[in-house]
Amino acid sequence: MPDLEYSISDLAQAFSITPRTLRFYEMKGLVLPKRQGVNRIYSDKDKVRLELALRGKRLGFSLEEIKEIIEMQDPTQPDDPRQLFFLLQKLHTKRKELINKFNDINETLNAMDVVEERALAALVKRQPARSVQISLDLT
Amino acid sequence: MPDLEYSISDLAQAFSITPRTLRFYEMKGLVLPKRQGVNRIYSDKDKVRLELALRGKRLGFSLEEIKEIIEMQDPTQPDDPRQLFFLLQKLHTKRKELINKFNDINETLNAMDVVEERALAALVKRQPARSVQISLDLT
DNA sequence: CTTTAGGCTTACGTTTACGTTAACTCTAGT
DNA sequence: ACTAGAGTTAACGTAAACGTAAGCCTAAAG
Repeated sequence: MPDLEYSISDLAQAFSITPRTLRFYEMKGLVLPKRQGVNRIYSDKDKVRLELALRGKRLGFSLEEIKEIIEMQDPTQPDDPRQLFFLLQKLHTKRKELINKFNDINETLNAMDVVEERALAALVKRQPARSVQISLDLT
Repeated sequence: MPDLEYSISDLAQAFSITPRTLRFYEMKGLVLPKRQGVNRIYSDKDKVRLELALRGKRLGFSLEEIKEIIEMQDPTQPDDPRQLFFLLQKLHTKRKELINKFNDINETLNAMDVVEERALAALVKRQPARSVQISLDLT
């Protein structure tokens, strides 16, 4: 599957973002396309980095934090023990951040369950239970 | 536990934010303190709304999205079936968003596991295994 | 051969989420 | 009477993450 190359608008369309965003992410070092003359050529590696970036965005990380996360994944890990220790430390702190977010999600979901139950109960008091079941669009 | 009241700096200190942030959140309708003369008085209800807001922030929601989430939790739910259906719909879409974030977290954690294994393997090749165990600060 | 489509750089504009004075007020303490 | 501390409004400033032209280049299509 590797060895594929993409234009800027290829990737933009594929991920529903704008070319401007890709150029901006390049400025920030999140993607590193090569050039064909003046035009940007994106590799599969860039595509992966972009996916990681967008995933990080959905989780509310800043582009700078995202860069850290991406570069951890990057197989350009030197064998220097110092660097490896540093990497392990960063992995650990990021993991904690992610677990915190995970807990936040759980608490929010639980709270929403309570709200939903109350809403359903209030509905059933006014409506025949059958119509409640039917008209909910749970995509 | 209810019936407690707080000054703006009380809450600010308690949650490690600035008074300015609380005033800003009030402008956005995230908290609704009453006034004692000109001074803001925060209730336990405001405190809860603030906790929800900060939780939402950690998950990367915008203040506007956070307001929606907060107002879902707010027990000012009218018994109007129309409103209740609307509430259930919003609960459903928010739940999906949260589950997406959840999946993003899982994928990131899995990827980080792989990175960690590789790093540890690279370390063990250079260092005696014992020192690896000891010097990692896993708080 | 001149449109048109896509890409480029440069640069100013915009939104969100606050930070940072500035200029007052009000109350409690010495 | 004075001052220190906490709070207020109003307003300008700022960092992040892009949006939005403007002006130029170039290859392919009519």
